[in-house]
Amino acid sequence: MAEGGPTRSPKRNRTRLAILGLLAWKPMSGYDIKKLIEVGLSYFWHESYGSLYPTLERLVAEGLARRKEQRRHGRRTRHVYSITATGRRELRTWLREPTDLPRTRNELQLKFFLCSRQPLEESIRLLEEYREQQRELREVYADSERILRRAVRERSLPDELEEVLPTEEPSRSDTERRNEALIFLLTLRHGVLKVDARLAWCAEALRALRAAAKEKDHARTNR
Amino acid sequence: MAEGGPTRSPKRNRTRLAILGLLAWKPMSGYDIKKLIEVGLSYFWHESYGSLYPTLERLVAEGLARRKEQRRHGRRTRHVYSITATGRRELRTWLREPTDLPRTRNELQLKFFLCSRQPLEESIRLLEEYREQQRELREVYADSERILRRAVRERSLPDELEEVLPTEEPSRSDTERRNEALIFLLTLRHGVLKVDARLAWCAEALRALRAAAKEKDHARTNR
DNA sequence: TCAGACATGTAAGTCGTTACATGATTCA
DNA sequence: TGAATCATGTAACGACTTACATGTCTGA
Repeated sequence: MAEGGPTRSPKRNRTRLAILGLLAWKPMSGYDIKKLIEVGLSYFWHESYGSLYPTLERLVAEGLARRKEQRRHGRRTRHVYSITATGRRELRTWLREPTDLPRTRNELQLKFFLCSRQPLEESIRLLEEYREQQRELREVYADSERILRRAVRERSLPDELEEVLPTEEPSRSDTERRNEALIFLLTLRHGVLKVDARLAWCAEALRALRAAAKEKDHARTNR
Repeated sequence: MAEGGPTRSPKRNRTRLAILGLLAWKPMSGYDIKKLIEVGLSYFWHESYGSLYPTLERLVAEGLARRKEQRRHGRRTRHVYSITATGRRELRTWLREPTDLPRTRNELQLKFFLCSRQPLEESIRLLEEYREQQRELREVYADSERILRRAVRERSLPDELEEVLPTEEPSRSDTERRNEALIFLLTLRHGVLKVDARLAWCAEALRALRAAAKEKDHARTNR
């Protein structure tokens, strides 16, 4: 009846906050952000250009970011975005809000559950596929971990990260660089521990299913 | 130019396959499906009515499921859906297709990463919040695990599950019931191991951050 | 009598992906 | 010369959530 103003949607746009947060790290273009996420944050985050660019524009429209054109001789113009004071306030608010548990949907777990009334071999095949996938991932992570541990020791950042982090403050101290590397290492470690947990689960599940199969056989021969 | 037929979208509708798979377990109404997921599969799956009911209709339209009205004296009519032969074929195909890695977005990890240029206390607060959340979850899982382990030993299903699984085949054998309970237990175990991994990570990260803080203090006093 | 479970649905809107579109520069 | 990288964007569509709408039955 009465116009109660635009019904504010309670939906949180995670892309929006993620980008805002990265801009607080340092001013970047859409392209930079994409690269940074791919190289450094892929263990727990991803973005597509399709949401990246419109969201950057939206941040500007909301007054949370500012856009600067960076023209370079003979190169395509870069649009570099930086966070505003309002943006920082918004970000700080979000960081302090309680984070609700992510409601995951694990397709492989679903398949595993649904296989329970198919022949046992199907479940085992599925587990082996999962294990293989996770083992490969584990190896990739192991490489990154080695590199990052060295970086922490040497108070530097690995080249791959230095490249996507052309920071504007050249005077970072040793401690600062060490802490940056440490943060990257710790976020990676979260991924490593997760993958390890999945591998442990595969082993456990295979053991249990094989035991169940044996018992079934046993029951049949004793019939 | 030429009408190339409807451009088939390569997008996979996970709700669709999930529901189809559950109908292969046994015929159910939308309400039943919701309950089953909440009670038994919440560790890795969720659905909302908003997608559940339309998707059921869609499955019927596609010939993958069939709908039967179940009128009961003085009670609201239930719409019970069952899978068709075509549906089973479609399901089997999907089960055998390779499953691609889920691209997760972990909001808490993101916040943790973004905090790295805030005061250290902020990161520690975040970690403690995460740990608390996961500890609570861990306790809930521990309860379920106790119940399910007993069920496996006793070749039965816990009441909560028996209730949402009013199976139409009353003649399940001991082994079958045992295996059902085992599957529920194993899917839960995946959740348990995941939570444990997160808790281990929290401990590791807290240790590392505190050590870094101490070192920083040290550097300052020696300046 | 009143809360909570049973039971089914729709409307509106947001989120996010994919595919498309474009074009310069660099380096092998 | 041609592939890869740099660089920015849009259009269309599908998936999913939230809030709304409705009504009965059961048991404390």
